[in-house]
Amino acid sequence: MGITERKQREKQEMRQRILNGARKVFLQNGYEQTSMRNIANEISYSAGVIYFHFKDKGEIFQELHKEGFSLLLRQLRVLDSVIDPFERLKASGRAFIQFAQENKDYYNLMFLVEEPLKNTEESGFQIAKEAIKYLHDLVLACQQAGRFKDMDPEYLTFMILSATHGICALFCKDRTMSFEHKTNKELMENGYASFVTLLEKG
Amino acid sequence: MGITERKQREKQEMRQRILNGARKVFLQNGYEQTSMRNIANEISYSAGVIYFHFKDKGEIFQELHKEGFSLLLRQLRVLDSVIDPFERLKASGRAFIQFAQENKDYYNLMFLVEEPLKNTEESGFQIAKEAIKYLHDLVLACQQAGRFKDMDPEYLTFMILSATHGICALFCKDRTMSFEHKTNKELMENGYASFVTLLEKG
DNA sequence: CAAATGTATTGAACAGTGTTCAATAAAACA
DNA sequence: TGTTTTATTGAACACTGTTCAATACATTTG
Repeated sequence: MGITERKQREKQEMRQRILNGARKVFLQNGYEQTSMRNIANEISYSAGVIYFHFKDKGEIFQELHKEGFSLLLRQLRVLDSVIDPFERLKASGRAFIQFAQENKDYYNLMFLVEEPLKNTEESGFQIAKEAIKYLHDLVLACQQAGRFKDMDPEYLTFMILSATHGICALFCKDRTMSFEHKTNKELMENGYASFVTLLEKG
Repeated sequence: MGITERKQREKQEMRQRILNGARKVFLQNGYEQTSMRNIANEISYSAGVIYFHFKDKGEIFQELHKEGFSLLLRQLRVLDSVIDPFERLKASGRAFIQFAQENKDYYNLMFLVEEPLKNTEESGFQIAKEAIKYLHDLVLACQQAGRFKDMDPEYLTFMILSATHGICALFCKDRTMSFEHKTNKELMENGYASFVTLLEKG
């Protein structure tokens, strides 16, 4: 039965086509400003057809959300070659910030968009947990190497994520203009360096 | 000429009435989900009249944005009685986080809503700078007391804000569920405590 | 081949959004 | 009184996410 197989493939291709259109429009205009009609227009289909392939706008969100985390993880895994866990931790933060700078819209989607983010066992939520686990393992490795003694690894992980995320969040929501005479790049990189200075004393 | 005076007062009252309605609906449904018709309905007026008293939805946003910072600053100034600058700095962070917990919607408005935030000399943007200055002065006082030697105060200020904001941002956008078996309150307070541990070594 | 079935796509419709504006009501001034 | 300002309305416009009857197409069946 090669036909139903091809049918399935074609359906998958259509899903991908919609997703490609959605990604493109979304990377141009931001998630909130992207309408179903924009997406449909981008791929020269009617808006209605999207609802044959996706439940709603939320499902497209979930898919792109997952993509973003997949991209981030890929970027982080490059650092697996760095052997020393603390060096890898510090580099991960820098890579994280760089990711936010270069993929502002993905970052918004992943961490800053208002959306239920249905925790449906699987779904994009799972890959987010994977990214957290990456950081958590790194923290544990640092502790095994003698760093961060007497600190709870869970809260430490959350704190490191928060500090790094905070830098990116202020940037992504344009709340950095209170710090004048400094470019965003300077602010983010030196701000993070400042955090690293503290980490090194821990 | 008492009439034009009264007229002005009445106009101001109407502005306030709209703002009150906007605040109420917004605190219930969140900023994005609040429509001009919702606001108008709340105060039993037609939607059109809002545009006689405000330029657009953005101006209402600005006004509530300003309110939020005013509320935050009032809460921070309670800590002026704490003499030791480092103790005050630590307490400020706790107060900041508490503010986010108790005023999630204001917090979203102030730091997480997508909105141009026109930097029009005056406007709510000015009071945001005031809040940053509060933190910056605190950092400088800590340095004069011998803390954070050889660290750039600008970047340090930005970093401390980022770390604290990061905690609140993850909470306000419901991105804390990757850390299971911990309540939001636990996570935020112990996460911050973890940051303070680092600060104490700086 | 033709008819019937199932699948994919359309375009109109619905209720909602922010915003504008002619008409109108109300108040202040002459 | 009539005239001019000021405040308010409600309809309209172009948009939004979403649903759904109608339709075109592809495949299977008679």
